[in-house]
Amino acid sequence: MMFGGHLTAGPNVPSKCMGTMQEASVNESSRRRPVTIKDLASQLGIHPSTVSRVLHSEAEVARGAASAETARRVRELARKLEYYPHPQAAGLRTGRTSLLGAIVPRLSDLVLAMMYEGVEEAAAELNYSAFVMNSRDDPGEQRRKTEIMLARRVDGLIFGDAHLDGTLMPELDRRGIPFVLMNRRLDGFPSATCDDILGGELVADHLWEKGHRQVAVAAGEAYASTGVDRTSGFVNRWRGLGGDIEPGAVVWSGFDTAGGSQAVETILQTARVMPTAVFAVNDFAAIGAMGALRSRGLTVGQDIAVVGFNDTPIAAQLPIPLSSVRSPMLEIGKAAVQLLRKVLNRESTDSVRLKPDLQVRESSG
Amino acid sequence: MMFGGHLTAGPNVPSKCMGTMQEASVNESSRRRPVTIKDLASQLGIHPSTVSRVLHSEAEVARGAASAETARRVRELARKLEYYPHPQAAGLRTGRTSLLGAIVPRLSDLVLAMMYEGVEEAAAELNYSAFVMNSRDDPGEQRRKTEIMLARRVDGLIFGDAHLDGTLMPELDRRGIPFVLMNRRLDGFPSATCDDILGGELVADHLWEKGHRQVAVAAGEAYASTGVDRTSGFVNRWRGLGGDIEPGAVVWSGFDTAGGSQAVETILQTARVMPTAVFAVNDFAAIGAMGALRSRGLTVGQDIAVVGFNDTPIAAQLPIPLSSVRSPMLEIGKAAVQLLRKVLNRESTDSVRLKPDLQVRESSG
DNA sequence: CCACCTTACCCAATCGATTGGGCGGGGGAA
DNA sequence: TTCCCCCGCCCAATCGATTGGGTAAGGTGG
Repeated sequence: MMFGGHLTAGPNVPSKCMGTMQEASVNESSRRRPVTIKDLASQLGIHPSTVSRVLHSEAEVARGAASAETARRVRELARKLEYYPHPQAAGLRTGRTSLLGAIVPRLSDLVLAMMYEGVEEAAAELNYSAFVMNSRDDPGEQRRKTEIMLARRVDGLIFGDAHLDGTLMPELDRRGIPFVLMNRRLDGFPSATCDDILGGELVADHLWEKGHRQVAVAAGEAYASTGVDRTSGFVNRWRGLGGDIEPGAVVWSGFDTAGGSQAVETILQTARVMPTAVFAVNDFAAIGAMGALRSRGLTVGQDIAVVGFNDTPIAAQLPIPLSSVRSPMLEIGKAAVQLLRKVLNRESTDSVRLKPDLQVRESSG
Repeated sequence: MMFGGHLTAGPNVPSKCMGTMQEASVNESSRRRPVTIKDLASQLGIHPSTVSRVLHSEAEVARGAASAETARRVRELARKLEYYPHPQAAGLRTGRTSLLGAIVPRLSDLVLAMMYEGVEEAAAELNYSAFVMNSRDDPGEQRRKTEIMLARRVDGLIFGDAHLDGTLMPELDRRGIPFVLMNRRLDGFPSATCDDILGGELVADHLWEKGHRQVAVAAGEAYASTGVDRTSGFVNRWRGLGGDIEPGAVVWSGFDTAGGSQAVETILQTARVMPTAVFAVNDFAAIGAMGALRSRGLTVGQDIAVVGFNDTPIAAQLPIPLSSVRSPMLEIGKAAVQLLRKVLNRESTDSVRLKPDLQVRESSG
């Protein structure tokens, strides 16, 4: 139901502008009340319901609703007058808003921003509009933003900020609210994520192969499945290869640069043996880690290897290009929407895990 | 009109985790139709219009609409039943949606993402909801997204992707659509921006003072006022100080890392005299520039100085910390909303230019 | 005692689109 | 010829909230 309307706002349409509203500062061509289905109907001399049925039946000729000829005339006039359906009016009647809500920790996190771009794109293809709000990974904000979105009557929700120990998701499920998870998974709920365990394994393989035997992990937040899975994938594979991981070599921390540098500080202070490689579960944490290592006088890529995760565009452009696990962020966003569509259609849904691959660069070369 | 609804969701079902997908999905407590104003009215034995008036008159006692006692009872029940107004129903009647639309080049640009966080925050304070879409700086997309938002009946628009040579803004103005600009300005339209000219001047002062005499600029896209103003601020001040800028030392390019490295390549190839300092009008371009310089064997901060713009969080954390002009991104977003509010209220509006300051770091120290 | 005003409500139309139920007329089948 | 069905369309209720216009009851002033 898209009407290609280029809006050449020309002088056409006699559209006797109603006398009252004229004065308002803006000039004549504006303030023009949007075209309604009733306008179309009266100009065509038919009933609004017929117009609705025609426009609603997309390609087919609205069997039983109107003749092919009438349908053609309706569609033609709709295009000519630049008719756009009024979503809230339709929504009021149908109970659906064609709105999807997304909640992410923060849009200024490039990873989530890119996923949201995918969400927006995929939503648009399905004639949905998407909405996004930031929760700062704070449970209170999460709840508050969720309620705002529900008050807006979104048809479904996409959460990019699921906490492994959170109580919100089970609660929403109990309330029968359609939602899916994105980026982070949570057992029992459909999610679109990167195969984070595989990602961690790739890093383990790579570093092992490069001859490293002492490694450390900046593991991210313990409440996020991303950090947990990437870390466990790494650790388990490492052990499978015969490697050893010191206690204290895995440090939980923020996903941002500050978190990364703090994690490295901690590792350097507490490690019994100096690691020769650091795996940060996020590029920004990796950048922070590189900064901290450098200020300790270590040259990354030479004295010590660093590997990040997500392969954000800067990774390759850093002064010392950063090895990173490439995750399909845009696709994860799109997959989340597809998943949500299934949930809304009450189809069966299996979580989606998209495959990452490793980009080796100077920081671990 | 915010009702604090805490949703303690009753008996705390121990979340019978679904084996596969438990298609039944929703249980009795859900599927519960949201509370309407009519529900409240009938439970209180009064008319819906009275309820509406009470809830609508916020703090006052709705003079003439209801007694203080009735008002109290209404509000109490509303809170108890977790009544939330139905925005599209209200919007249908009032013609306002309490929706703001924002259009940005891309949310994965940290600068815009942060500004949008400001937009969202400020909008929420005014009981508006904000919407965002990406235009990729493509005029066609810009138009398309604008129409989608208008079809959604947003009350006003915020553009973060204004082109100096664009035709969309004048057209929207002619159509009487309320909008403001953010980040980039455009003569004749209200905008909330950083004082980019001042920003450029700060950089010129700094580099001049550090003794540099040969400089180059990675100037960003020529259609964006940000790049243009930062560059002209820099160039004019530089000349005012007695400096000289070679033709070919100012290179227009993308705002991203790729753009920055390309700009540097161009500069190095065409410059008559090697610059000792590079001003990139964007941190990401600066990072790209640093990468390109490094691969030419130059050590940033030693052989050559680099200064960026926006002071994004990574700037300080880079292996070679980047000097950058700090611009108040969050505040710009908030200011844009305030400005739009004025436009919507038909108050007079002056563009807002927020002051930046320079953060000097190793890359130019 | 009456006119008048205020208080505290109720009534009903309205916004734009959707949708179940009709209904007349024409054509095919029996 | 008669009955029935289907085509093509109309009617009217409906979604939830808002709002201009009442209207009774009670109080006040003259």
